[in-house]
Amino acid sequence: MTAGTRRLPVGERLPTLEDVARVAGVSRATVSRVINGIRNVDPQLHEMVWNAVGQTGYVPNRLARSLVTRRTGTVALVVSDSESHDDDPFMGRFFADPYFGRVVGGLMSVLRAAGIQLALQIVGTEEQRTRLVGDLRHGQADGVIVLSLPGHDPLPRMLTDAGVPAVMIGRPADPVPINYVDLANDTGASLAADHLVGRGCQLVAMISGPVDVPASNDRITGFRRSMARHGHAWVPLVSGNFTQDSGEQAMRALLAEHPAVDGVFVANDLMALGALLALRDAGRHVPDDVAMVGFDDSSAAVAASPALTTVRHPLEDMAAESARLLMARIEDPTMRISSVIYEPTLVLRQSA
Amino acid sequence: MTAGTRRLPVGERLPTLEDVARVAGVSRATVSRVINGIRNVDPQLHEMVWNAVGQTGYVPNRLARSLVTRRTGTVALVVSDSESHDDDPFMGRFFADPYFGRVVGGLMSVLRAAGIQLALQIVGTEEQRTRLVGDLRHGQADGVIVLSLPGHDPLPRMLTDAGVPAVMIGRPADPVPINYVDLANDTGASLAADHLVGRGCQLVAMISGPVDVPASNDRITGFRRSMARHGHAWVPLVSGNFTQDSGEQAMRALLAEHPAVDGVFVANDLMALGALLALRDAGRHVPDDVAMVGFDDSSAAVAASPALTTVRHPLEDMAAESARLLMARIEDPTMRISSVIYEPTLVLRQSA
DNA sequence: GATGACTTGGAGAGCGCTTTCCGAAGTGTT
DNA sequence: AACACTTCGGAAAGCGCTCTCCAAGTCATC
Repeated sequence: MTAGTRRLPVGERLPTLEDVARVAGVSRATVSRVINGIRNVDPQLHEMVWNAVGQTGYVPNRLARSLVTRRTGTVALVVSDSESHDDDPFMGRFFADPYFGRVVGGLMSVLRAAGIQLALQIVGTEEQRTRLVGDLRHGQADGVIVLSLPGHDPLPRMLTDAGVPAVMIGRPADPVPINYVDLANDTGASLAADHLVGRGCQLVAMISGPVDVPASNDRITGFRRSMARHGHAWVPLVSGNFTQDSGEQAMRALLAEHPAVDGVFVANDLMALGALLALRDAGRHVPDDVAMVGFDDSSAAVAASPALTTVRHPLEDMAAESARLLMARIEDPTMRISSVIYEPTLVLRQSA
Repeated sequence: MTAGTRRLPVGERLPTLEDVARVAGVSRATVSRVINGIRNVDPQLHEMVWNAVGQTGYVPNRLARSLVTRRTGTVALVVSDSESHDDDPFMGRFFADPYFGRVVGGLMSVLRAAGIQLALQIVGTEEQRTRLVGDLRHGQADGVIVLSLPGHDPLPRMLTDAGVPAVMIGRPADPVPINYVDLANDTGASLAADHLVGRGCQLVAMISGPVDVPASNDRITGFRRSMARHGHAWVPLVSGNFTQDSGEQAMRALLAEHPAVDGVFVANDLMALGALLALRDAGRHVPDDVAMVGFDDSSAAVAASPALTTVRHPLEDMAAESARLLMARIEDPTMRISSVIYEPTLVLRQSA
């Protein structure tokens, strides 16, 4: 980074409040008032100021404004992964996953209307985390939406300690007094269990996500509990990492160990897609030989063949809600901490 | 937005440069120099300053710093859609599409290493566009990556006129002197044509994207030209909007009008997925009855059954390259305008 | 016509930082 | 010992904006 005349051709200087004030023949303060619509300014001056704004082509400098108001009109979306480092290929996968896009879409649907921009941040190392929290305390963003990845992440605690308005999507792994929006993952898993047992499956297995992700864990717990209630005290379980590949491998492993399996609950649709492939390779028909229930109801579910019966995860709505929650929290920092839990539903298609 | 003590409990004030200076017993200027590693400061003072930083827990305020340096360490990703308005459902679809995630992933892989954050902006209306450009001229972001959507978008021109460092992903619809990174879409389409004709298809059709998207247009042009060269002066063409649904409908329309179709080039994988469904419904086997080539080589391509033969679109690499290009341009504003065109390749799988 | 209540606009003090300009030391040469 | 040079650190002027004071003006009231 070298110094020097960087932006804009030399001599070209953007009009400032000062310039507008001069043109309008009033003081800086008055222009500021007019522009921010504060207090009753004489209608005549009011008009003169707007004329001057038009003449000069004035646009307020957000940075300067933020410095004094302590408001930036920005919300940070932080993807925190305590295990990942800078060139971790994991992140590539993460962005390609429909999960990310659905979250961003849901957030933007709310933020856009409020004129708030989303700043994407990835933090992996301890240093990045400290730095992020420092920046946030300085009001670099008005608040933050946290997307927590595998592992016990110290970030949620750091954020609450720093008093930064924050909302998590998916509950924190460790109990932390933080706002969050989550899905009743266990209920969703129960729905899958009930359905598989209900259609007469005898040996039902599960392909789960990584065990250190809370959402993944809840799905396992919910599924096991429900299966137990149906008289299946034990269920074969293989875990993957939410990618299609891992789903395929998990299914192969499952088939090898439990050839009689006739029902499987897969903890997300992407893995289910892979599992479907493995079953086809093995010559098993879905749903006749093996019934399958996925999780998420992502676009992959309809794209699959047979189309996946899956647990609907209203991620867009949840993201939108978390944005609203965050905005409310920013507006009123004394707001008490709350969480919103969404109830999943089962979407019936061909696979089970 | 009410006034008042917003951030942070009353009384808690973040340490400033001033505080550090006091603790270290030097002037603000010296602390600034030490922190930014400028000039040779006496090693002893140097250490004292860092100690003071540690003691106070000082973190520089990025906003204040940016105000004077005119550098923000932020790059804006603007999704510009001259036709969309605030509650356009189109945007939801857009984010859910793997395209978006792949771009973000590619950008972040470069930006993250440089410690630059990505600020997501969606602009639809004229007013938003003007405002964005105004903010950018003020240096709200150091530069911008533009993702252009359907239609002839005035944004690229506005950006170059304003002298804002910008790089487009996908060439602009109208000729504008702007840096861009694109794929040789026409070559990709040729690859598909050659392959379909090469395997002996007699009646080859195309399912295209919206005609007002440059990339989509290039694929049509390239395909037609190549088919013509193979003696097929005319190809049936139905256009969709890049969604799976539209692909399914397009395929149905195609089958109704040209029952003898035995080869089809689909302008993206998502639509190909839909087309595959339509073919299955119609009882046509892929690739035996109808051969299909997709475009993008997105995750959908492997997920499909049969897996799609498709034109590989190295979107992540392209996004990464555009980030590098932008960074170079920011560093050296006099850099001459250049574009990088990537060459697509054909990925052979089962569908053709 | 004096008093008080209210409205309106300006001066100016910051927000937290960088950076130019200078004076004060320190170094070396004649 | 006097000179020119270099190095280093401090004072202070901003970056562009908001917002608290405060003075002046307006109007109604007694």
